[in-house]
Amino acid sequence: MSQTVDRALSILPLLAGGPADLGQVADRLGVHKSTALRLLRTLHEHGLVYRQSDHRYRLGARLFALAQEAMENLDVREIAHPHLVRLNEQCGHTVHLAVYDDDEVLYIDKVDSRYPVRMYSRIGKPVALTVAAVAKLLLADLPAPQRRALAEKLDYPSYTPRSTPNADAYLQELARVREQGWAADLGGHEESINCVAAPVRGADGRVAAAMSVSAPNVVVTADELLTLLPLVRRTADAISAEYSGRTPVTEHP
Amino acid sequence: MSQTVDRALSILPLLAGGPADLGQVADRLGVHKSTALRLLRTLHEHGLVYRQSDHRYRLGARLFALAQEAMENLDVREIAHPHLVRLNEQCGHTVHLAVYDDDEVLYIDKVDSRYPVRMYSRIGKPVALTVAAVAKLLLADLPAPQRRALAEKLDYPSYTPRSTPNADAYLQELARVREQGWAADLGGHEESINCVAAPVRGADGRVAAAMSVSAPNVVVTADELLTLLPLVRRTADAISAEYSGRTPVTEHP
DNA sequence: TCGGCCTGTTGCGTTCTGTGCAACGTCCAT
DNA sequence: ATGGACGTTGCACAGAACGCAACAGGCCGA
Repeated sequence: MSQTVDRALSILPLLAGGPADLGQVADRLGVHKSTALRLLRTLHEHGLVYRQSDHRYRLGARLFALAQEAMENLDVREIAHPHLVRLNEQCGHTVHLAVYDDDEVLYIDKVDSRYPVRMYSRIGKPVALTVAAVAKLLLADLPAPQRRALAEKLDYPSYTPRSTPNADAYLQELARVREQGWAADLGGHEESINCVAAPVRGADGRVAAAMSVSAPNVVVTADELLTLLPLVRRTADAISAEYSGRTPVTEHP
Repeated sequence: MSQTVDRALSILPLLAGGPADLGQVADRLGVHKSTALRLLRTLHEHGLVYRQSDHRYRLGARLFALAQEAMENLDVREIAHPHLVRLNEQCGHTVHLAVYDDDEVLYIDKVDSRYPVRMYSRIGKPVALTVAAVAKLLLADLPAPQRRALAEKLDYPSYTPRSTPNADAYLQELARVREQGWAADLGGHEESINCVAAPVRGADGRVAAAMSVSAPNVVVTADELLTLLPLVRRTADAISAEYSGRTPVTEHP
């Protein structure tokens, strides 16, 4: 829409493939050298482009800094919330959003069940790592050494007979979760409560958060809950798409 | 230098701090809303800016993709080479550049000593991990678990009486190297050869490569070689600065 | 339900800014 | 020396970006 900016921004992907000199940039943009020079200088002043000693240009450090800063300021909860609400409207059960932080998994958002019987949980509360479906997803994405180290370090309380008994069983479960791309907790924490969960991934493909639907047996059986899996995964994928900023084309209304 | 591009690029750091709507962007740029809209649309078309469902703008995924691609296409050797040559001209000794890759450390560039007595080495040759100064620098920067796992897995050949004897001693040495920001190998690989080395860091602060100066005892003593340390570190820092694209202001001649 | 308000969007005339040209400077290789 | 390749500068013109003003749509309170 804006010719000058358009041209300037076209330089960035061009330089991403490797350094280029003024002539090359001008040619590939289809503009005069003096024009390319002015654009490059502007990019340079903003630190997006760096001029190396051989007079060739390449992408600058500011780009990395910006990308990193944007990463940190991305608020999953803010983006996910409307999706959680919509999911809750569709299935009626309690919906949770959780993140991993410093060897813990925390609920950071929640939409309560619309059924009279609700499960207890609190935003900000640490999650039972060894059994919760969201914890499995988040830990399954850690680098292998860290995952192993953490699994060894954990306690494995027997909340119910179906709780994960020990580190070996847990690592095996994490491997399966990693493989299948979703997780469940069928009565592993509280006898009568089941969950299904799916991961939210960032632009780098890493799991940034996990989302789950929970319901007590008295409302739906475990099998019934599992039929919601496709819906849960679709919702998580939608959040991932928005969170990672991946949208083929966004229409301007 | 180019007003339009200048304004457009000023939007990026503005959005890095968090999402903003059209009015906020226009205000902070000091331009009319319609102008801000046009700029944002152009940024959007290039994927640098993403428009979330609440009509607010934030930095887009393309930024990450660009940064990543640029990272991958950065060639340390190309950037470092002139610096290595200059260092060689200043001190006369053999200069090496090495990187870490898949549990190995490889020499990727070399400038031969100008003294008649040269040490043997070959570009592409794997380095003796347990003793070489460059290897210590590169391994010292690995995440702690990976560093420990690798140290346990290694053999510790007794090239000389001063070779690192075992994993514990090695980890201790790595900790010191990490602390002091440089490394040495005083006759640990070949009895009569000493090295001092310094790290090259990328934009993220991680060690991307390591550079060393090596000389046999018959040319200079270990003590004399160590006097070169400031020069070696300065050179490595210069490479780091250029590699990471960090330059406060680059003059336009 | 209506009416005001806020925010984003559009079309257009004016003007300022970006453009390409041509000439110059510099470095390197012949 | 001399040619060529490349980056750089100043300038006149044209066109592109600017801001204005009017429109559209959603939201909230009356």
